[in-house]
Amino acid sequence: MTDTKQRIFDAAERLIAAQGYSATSLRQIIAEAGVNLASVHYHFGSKEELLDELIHRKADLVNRKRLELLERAKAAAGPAPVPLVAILEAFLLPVAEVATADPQFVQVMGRVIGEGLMPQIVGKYFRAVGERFFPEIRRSVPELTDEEFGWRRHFLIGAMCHTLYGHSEAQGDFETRIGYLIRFLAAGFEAPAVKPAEVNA
Amino acid sequence: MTDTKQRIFDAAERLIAAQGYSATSLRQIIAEAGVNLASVHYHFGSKEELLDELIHRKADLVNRKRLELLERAKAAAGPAPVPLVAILEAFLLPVAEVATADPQFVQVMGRVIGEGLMPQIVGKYFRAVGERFFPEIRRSVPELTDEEFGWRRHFLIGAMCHTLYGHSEAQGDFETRIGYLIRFLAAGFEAPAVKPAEVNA
DNA sequence: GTCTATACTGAGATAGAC
DNA sequence: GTCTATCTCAGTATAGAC
Repeated sequence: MTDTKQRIFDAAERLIAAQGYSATSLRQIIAEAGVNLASVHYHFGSKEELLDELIHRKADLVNRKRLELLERAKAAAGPAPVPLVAILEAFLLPVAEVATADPQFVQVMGRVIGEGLMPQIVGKYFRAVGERFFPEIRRSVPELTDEEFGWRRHFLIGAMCHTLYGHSEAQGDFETRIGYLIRFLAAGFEAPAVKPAEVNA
Repeated sequence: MTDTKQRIFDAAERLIAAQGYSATSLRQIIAEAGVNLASVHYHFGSKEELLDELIHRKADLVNRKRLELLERAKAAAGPAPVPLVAILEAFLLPVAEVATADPQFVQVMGRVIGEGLMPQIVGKYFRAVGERFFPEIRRSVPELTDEEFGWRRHFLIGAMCHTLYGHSEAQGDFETRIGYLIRFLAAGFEAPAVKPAEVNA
């Protein structure tokens, strides 16, 4: 990657993490990076594609770790359903790990999710991983209807985003926070169904 | 309220509900309302203050109902702690009620929360109600440390926002959805503490 | 291939005439 | 109260230097 592109990248990450995406103008970014305005469009095409690349790298890092942990948990479980807590750990611990190593990651993600720029970007970079994880969770709560399971999945995503990516005041240790979250979510998923699924004959 | 102001108000609500706040320009709003650009600034001061007024009314409606239900639940409980489910119902059912009667409410709120415009607005219109509710919830889970309780509160808010206000595809009946959410949250709050609080002598 | 200079359109905001 | 005209700054596009 050329020096100019890298400097745009770094400046954009720093500024978006600190101020948010909409609040950060390309002119701010190029001032901080010490490059020309048009070079952003030369290297990235548009402001949105710059953001896309930013998310892309971060997301890939987390997603690889997630799938790795999931495979390990599946191997350990054998034919039995993977324990719910193990699935949740595989999904959430990688986020804590990356967040601890690179705090800007959480901030950028938080900004972008928060600003509602995600319908497409989330789809592009996170849907595939979700489709690997949720069927596993589904196996461990077979007594739920599909409808109720779908909503519990929403609750998980909501709690996770708000907690990890939320522009929260108190930060604290990510590992601890994730530990609390996993306990909370596991209990929520294992709660008796409001409308239990019909048991098949 | 003057006719012009009301028309701006209505057009803004419709457009923001449908497209989001950032994606809706004042010029779109005035075109739909059939008024002059400067009249927006005359009546509201700025685009952001227009949004603020929009949220203000919606929020007040929900918050009044919330506090009413909470008082009723407290009266029914007497000196005993209010049952957790009753507190959650008092907090969440009013949202479903308003959402059913006026679907644009949920959409506008969803947009605004999603777009991260809320640090101030949430504080202005929702913090006070939160400070009435969370001490009640706290009483029903005394075995948690303050730290862990604080995070569970975050999980609740995250799940709620993502579920109610989330730009979700599947909508479905709000009452049902809230029922699922309450079950999930109650179980999460009542899960054993990761780090139990020291028991006082 | 890479970067600079500059121009274009549309955003929110504002001053002042009426 | 309302409207016109105008300001600043945003993202974007492109012509042309190197």
